[in-house]
Amino acid sequence: MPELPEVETVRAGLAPAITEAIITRVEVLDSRSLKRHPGGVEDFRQTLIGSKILGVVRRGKFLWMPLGLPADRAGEKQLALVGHLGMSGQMLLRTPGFEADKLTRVIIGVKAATGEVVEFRFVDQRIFGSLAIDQLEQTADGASGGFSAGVGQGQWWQNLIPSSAAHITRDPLDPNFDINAVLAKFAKKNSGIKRVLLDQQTLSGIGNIYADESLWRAKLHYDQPACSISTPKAKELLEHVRQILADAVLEGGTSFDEQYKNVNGEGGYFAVSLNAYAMTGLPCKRCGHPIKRETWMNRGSHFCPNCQKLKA
DNA sequence: ATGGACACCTGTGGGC
DNA sequence: TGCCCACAGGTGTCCA
Repeated sequence: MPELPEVETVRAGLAPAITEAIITRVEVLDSRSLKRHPGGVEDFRQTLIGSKILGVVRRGKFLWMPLGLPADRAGEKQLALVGHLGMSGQMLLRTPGFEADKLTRVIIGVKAATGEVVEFRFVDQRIFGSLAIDQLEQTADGASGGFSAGVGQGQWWQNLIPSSAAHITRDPLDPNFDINAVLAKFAKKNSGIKRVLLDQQTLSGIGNIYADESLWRAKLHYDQPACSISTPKAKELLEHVRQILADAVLEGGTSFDEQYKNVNGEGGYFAVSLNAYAMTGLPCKRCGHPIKRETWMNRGSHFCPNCQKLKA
């Protein structure tokens, strides 16, 4: 489900509530949600209990929380709790005793800096998402690990990234995003532009919704080879990408159903702004031609066959 | 390098 | 009512 705007909405909801909170309780209801944690359930619990959450950082669709281990376990380990929402993950913040959320897989109880007790609930229908504890390492470029809304400046974890997310490149909302590096990658790729936009090692944060929306705005066909797009046109596409992601963040992301929720269990409002995704058969808002859906890479691609033509 | 298939999963909605 | 199929905001891996 979630792409950058949805994950950022979750990050922005978590950060003020649980930064500096101490983990007091960990309940793993379905160990499949820990499949990316190599140490198993007990190791996961023991590492977290007593640790402090130092911040909430995001790069692309990955979220992580650097951990301050209790004094008796503080060694050379620099660890973070890493979360990915997959297709259907949610991170909810509930007061203890709040009614059970269906499909809850992991509950982490924390005591906030204010003394308030909060339950972090990881809910995930399809279990493509995960929680894991991972080692932090230096970023490839030595700059910040990801986006944390300015929090974490000067902290030991600022320029670190979890090993499991180190292959993810910076996203268009990252202050250190390097547009020229992305344009250079486009120029070397013969693959269709949508495939390239979805490749988290070229630029990160884009998924099926925002890829279709960006291509609609730029009037590009999803299969147009990336290297065949002129640099000015590619720049224009990336500006649309950045704008759409930023606008969607302001709307709290895109919700169609029960799959995407913010930390309070509420949906986002960007769905009303969609022009291509989920618009199959409806008239294109530019030219009136019906939006088409084609099966592509085991998923759907939505586009206007009239204003997004494949060019030779 | 590149494109395709598929695996990981559950739930919902449409057609019959 | 049930059954079967298509479909869903992601990622990773294996194979031609």
